[in-house]
Amino acid sequence: MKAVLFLALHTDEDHKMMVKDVYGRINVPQSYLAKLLQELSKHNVISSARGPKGGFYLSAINKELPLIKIVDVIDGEQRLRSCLLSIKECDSENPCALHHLVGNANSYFIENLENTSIADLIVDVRDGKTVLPL
Amino acid sequence: MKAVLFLALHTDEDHKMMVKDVYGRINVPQSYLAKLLQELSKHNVISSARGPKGGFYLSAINKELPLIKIVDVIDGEQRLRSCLLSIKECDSENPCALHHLVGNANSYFIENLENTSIADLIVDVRDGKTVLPL
DNA sequence: GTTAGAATATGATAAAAATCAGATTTAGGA
DNA sequence: TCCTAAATCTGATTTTTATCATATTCTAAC
Ligand code: FES
Ligand code: FES
Repeated sequence: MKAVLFLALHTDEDHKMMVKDVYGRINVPQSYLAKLLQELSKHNVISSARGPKGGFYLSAINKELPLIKIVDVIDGEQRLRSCLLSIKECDSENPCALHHLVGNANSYFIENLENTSIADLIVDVRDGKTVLPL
Repeated sequence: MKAVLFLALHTDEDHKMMVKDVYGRINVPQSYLAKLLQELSKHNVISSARGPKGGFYLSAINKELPLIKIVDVIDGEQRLRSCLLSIKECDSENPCALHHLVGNANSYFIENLENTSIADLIVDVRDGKTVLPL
């Protein structure tokens, strides 16, 4: 998340960044970040270019992607959507004992991840409404 | 959580259960469950008695404890309360870029954990309003 | 074309979390 | 009193996740 937001803020088709210019800014080891970015790139969540003048960047299309893509690629689609008590399906029809604790909080969060694009967040950061501690 | 709820449902001062009678029901390895229960017992979230006729159980007092105790003991107090982007303090004064995504969802969840007792959940299970898949 | 700079791929290592194993303490009952 | 059944304690092992290291492929520029 940090890396993608950082890239969203500082890169585009004409301004790429290498992992070695990013990892220090977000306090993540270089190799680990490389693997994460490669994974995101492979799934077309972010873009990359090899060779000199290459690097990672977010295309205009990338920036319009919903945030949920990032967590789905990195953590898997089940990470946020599974029942707290491991019931097969989490729905309000047959709620587990903990279901109401979360209430619509979790689905609210997921829906926000689905409906908010990377670009949306960057707008707020640029407007100073939110802060990116990088 | 599963184990505590299971114990809440099936034990009291006069009806204790041993880990070997619990672990199979909640699909958790015996030794791991033992360690978790011991930790909870050490912090007085659940009760235990050694020797023959002993076992783990939830006293009336235990059952009135808020659920947050369980997660604080097992996962640490920071697990649910830290900023998604690792800002020192997560508050709406200086929100990070992801803060509004969670909105009040997270605090809603935490407050529920703080205001709901183990006993409260058991009531719903007994009433058939929720299900404990055990 | 050749070179050098970048991501990519692959496997190894380290750290953290989960799991296992066994010795130790406590307590009930014969 | 002594035996046995349970939790407790301690440390080791396994599994997962994070991190490292290195070889490979692509590509822009000369
Ligand atoms: S059914 Fe368990 S969290 Fe929804
Ligand atoms: S400030 Fe980051 S989640 Fe609240």
